Amino acid sequence: MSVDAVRVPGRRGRPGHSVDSLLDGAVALFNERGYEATSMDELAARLGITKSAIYHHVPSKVELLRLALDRALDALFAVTQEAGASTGPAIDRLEYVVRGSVRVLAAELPFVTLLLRLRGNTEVERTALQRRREFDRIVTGLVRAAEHEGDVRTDVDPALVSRLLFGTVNSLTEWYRPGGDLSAEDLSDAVVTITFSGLRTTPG
Amino acid sequence: MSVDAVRVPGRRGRPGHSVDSLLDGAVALFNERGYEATSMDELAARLGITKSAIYHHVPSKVELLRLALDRALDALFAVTQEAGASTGPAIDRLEYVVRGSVRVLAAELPFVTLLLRLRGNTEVERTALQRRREFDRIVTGLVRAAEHEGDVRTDVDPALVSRLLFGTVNSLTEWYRPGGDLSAEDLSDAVVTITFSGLRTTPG
DNA sequence: CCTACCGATCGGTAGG
DNA sequence: CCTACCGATCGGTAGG
Repeated sequence: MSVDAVRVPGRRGRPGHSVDSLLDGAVALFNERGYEATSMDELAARLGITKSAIYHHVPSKVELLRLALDRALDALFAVTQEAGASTGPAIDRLEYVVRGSVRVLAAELPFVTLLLRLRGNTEVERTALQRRREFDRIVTGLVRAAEHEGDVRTDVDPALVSRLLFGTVNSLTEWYRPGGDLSAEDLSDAVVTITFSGLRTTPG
Repeated sequence: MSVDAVRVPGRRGRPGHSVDSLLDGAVALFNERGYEATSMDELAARLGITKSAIYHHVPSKVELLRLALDRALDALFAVTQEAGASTGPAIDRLEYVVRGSVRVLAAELPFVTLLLRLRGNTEVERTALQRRREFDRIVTGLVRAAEHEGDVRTDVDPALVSRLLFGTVNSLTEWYRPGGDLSAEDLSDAVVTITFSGLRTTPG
């Protein structure tokens, strides 16, 4: 993602940081210490530059937060758009959104992690939370449609099914680390198996 | 829980706050703003007392955190102890732990929420995270036992099943609010149904 | 002398 | 990108 903290031939001045490489460091710190508890001095120390150097690239601390949250949200909405383009059964589109969300979560882990930890203290956070709720509405719509098509159980409310389903997906940020033994593909398979078919063996 | 910010007959001095009522206010603020981002002045303002009055009851900010985390962890470990006393099938003990965890989560929501948002920046947080990992090991052991008894599917690793299961349970803190339309009992039923049997209708 | 605080201020550090 | 700063606020403690 951020391989651009390097010399670009033909450009003047010091190599220095780009907004992207700066964003990677900021998001890592926000996730470690919390957004509000992270100081710009800490971020500067982490990046090996001064606080003022950061303000050369971005106008404020909250703008770093906005850029990070938009990156996660844009990737998640791209998944719902891809799923919406299909005309197949709603249960298949739901599975597509679950697999796509796991893929985005693995590919953009720090950004999705930050998104899921929002408290809504600032205006930027509240705007991001609105977009999250819009994502939830889309998923709930898919669950409801799949229920009407007879592919989802009717003894649990679709909104509740949707919340439990994405509760499971979102909880992956708490422990999943790409590059380990478990690939994002294998993780997707396990998540779909457990959430769609349950952990219990069919009795009998 | 904290009804003791009232006059106790026979005691001298002002009624004032108890450690328990103080803890309720502290945990509410910690969850809103984050532990590190919460100042003792904010807490004092919220409680309608001075900062010095807080230090009359507790020696430090981190002691408030410790008390809150221990309350959540003690309640969760009580559930595993109750489940461990049973000699029935492991799948039944697993269900007991899931239902008990949902009950604790609903009854002690602010305290469990705080526990699940730990970053591990302080020694107190790291100690609490160790106790959480011990809880996870107990649950994984139950899943493994239930698998050996033929009641849990064998195509997903027990540690992964355990993580997905408690990912679902823990995600309840993100949206569940007691006192609404959904009782903790109904929520338990839905969680057990979805996690044990899946959201999909059995094909055919 | 007790419990339950208050008004003021300490040495350091925050975001900008 | 740096040095040199600002208004304010941090967790914690003094005497009464």
